[in-house]
Amino acid sequence: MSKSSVTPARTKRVGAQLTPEAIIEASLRIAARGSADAFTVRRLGEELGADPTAIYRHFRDKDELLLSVADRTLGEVLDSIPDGLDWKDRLRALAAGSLAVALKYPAVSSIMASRTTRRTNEFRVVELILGAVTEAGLDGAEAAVHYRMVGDSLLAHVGQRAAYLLLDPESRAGDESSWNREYRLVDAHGFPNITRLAQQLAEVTDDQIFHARVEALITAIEQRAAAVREA
Amino acid sequence: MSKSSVTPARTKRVGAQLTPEAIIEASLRIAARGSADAFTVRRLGEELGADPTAIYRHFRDKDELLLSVADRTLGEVLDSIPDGLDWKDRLRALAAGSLAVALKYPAVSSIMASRTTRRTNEFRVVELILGAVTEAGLDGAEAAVHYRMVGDSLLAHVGQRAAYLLLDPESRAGDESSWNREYRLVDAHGFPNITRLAQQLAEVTDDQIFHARVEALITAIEQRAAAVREA
DNA sequence: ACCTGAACACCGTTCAAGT
DNA sequence: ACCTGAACACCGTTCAAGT
Repeated sequence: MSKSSVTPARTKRVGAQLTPEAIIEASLRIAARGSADAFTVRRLGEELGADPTAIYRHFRDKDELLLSVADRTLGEVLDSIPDGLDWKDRLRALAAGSLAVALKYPAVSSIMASRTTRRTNEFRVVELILGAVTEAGLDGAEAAVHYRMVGDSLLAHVGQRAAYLLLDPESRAGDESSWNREYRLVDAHGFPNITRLAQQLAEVTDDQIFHARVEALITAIEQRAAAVREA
Repeated sequence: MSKSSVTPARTKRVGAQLTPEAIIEASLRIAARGSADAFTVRRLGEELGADPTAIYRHFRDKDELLLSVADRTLGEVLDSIPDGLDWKDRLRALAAGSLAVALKYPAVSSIMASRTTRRTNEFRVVELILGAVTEAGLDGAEAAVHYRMVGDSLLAHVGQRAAYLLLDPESRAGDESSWNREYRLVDAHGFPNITRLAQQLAEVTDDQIFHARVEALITAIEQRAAAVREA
């Protein structure tokens, strides 16, 4: 089947060797296709026009490749953050950028929700958040804890959104419609709050939730800084 | 090999039929073994003393089984919440219980971070959170959005912790030691905040982060309720 | 020095055959 | 009516063989 073409030239790459860079870029292309195209080693080989196992000559395993790919996506997040913002708007821009990139590369983001890349762009993100909480007025252990609160919360949130995007259509349809199905049918006596708020629950948007979650983080930092200032 | 015993009796279950209940309980036993034992259909068959594919006579697929299992773990969370608490302590108890149960059944919790069970115990959790935000002074769309903020945040947080627990030891070791390795080696000039706070970053505990994240949610509700009261 | 491809040890799920 | 077991279409990864 691989020789069905009239030309004797192989469809595989001619001459050019595989590089870590090329593998990372092929990974990003696959990840950007979202749920339409699973991010597997075999798919990656296809995208590169090489044998699937060729990547093992450049990365120890798929996990190490993923960390490199993830760090590249963090670069995209950083590039999206304008200069000259105060600490609150810097965190807001980081949150918005993180979400946008996570939804662009859901296969990467969903796995990275509880990981750390330990690579340069992650250092830059950490530095950015630490700078923000420092500017807000926190230092020492307080700054460290609040950095982790922000970093972990953002990772968890965008990973959650990304994982949802990757769900098979059937599961997603079931989850999506629950506010207009199962939750409409609960016993009014046993579940008065659900019954009363059924309509509003169905109407909540992802944007509203995202906004509430990000502002909660900012408010928490602000309050803690104010408490520290008084003491 | 299956007939190596002297007794002719089969080691498989004698007479007793499989039930959804028995399958759910076997699933919980496997999930409780954490990273030591992957939650797979084949492992489930082994645990039940039946053919792995027998479960398809009682659940449409693994996903439907998982939703049922997850709803059972929500029951455990609810049972851990004492009566008579005010709204803040009720949310704190829900958060603590959710984390405890998530760490007990990490394979379930890590998958459920972006899912909804659409089953009775989830209704009870939703009712509980809605009751809390209502008691705090929110209603209508405000109550609905803040419920989603709390519910999604808790799910994301405990799912994140659970996924970390399931990481293969090698990956976890790498992530775990990063604060004392990669982050200690960054360029002091380019990363002044990381350099200054390296020690404190390494010392942050999961408990501190959890506390900060939960209190941030409570503070956000409190502030919003105060703002609504004024208007 | 790098790539290939067969092979291994896994997955979830289907379906014809058994009882 | 339910269970079994072979089979299918997948995974990530290893390793001997090629160039």
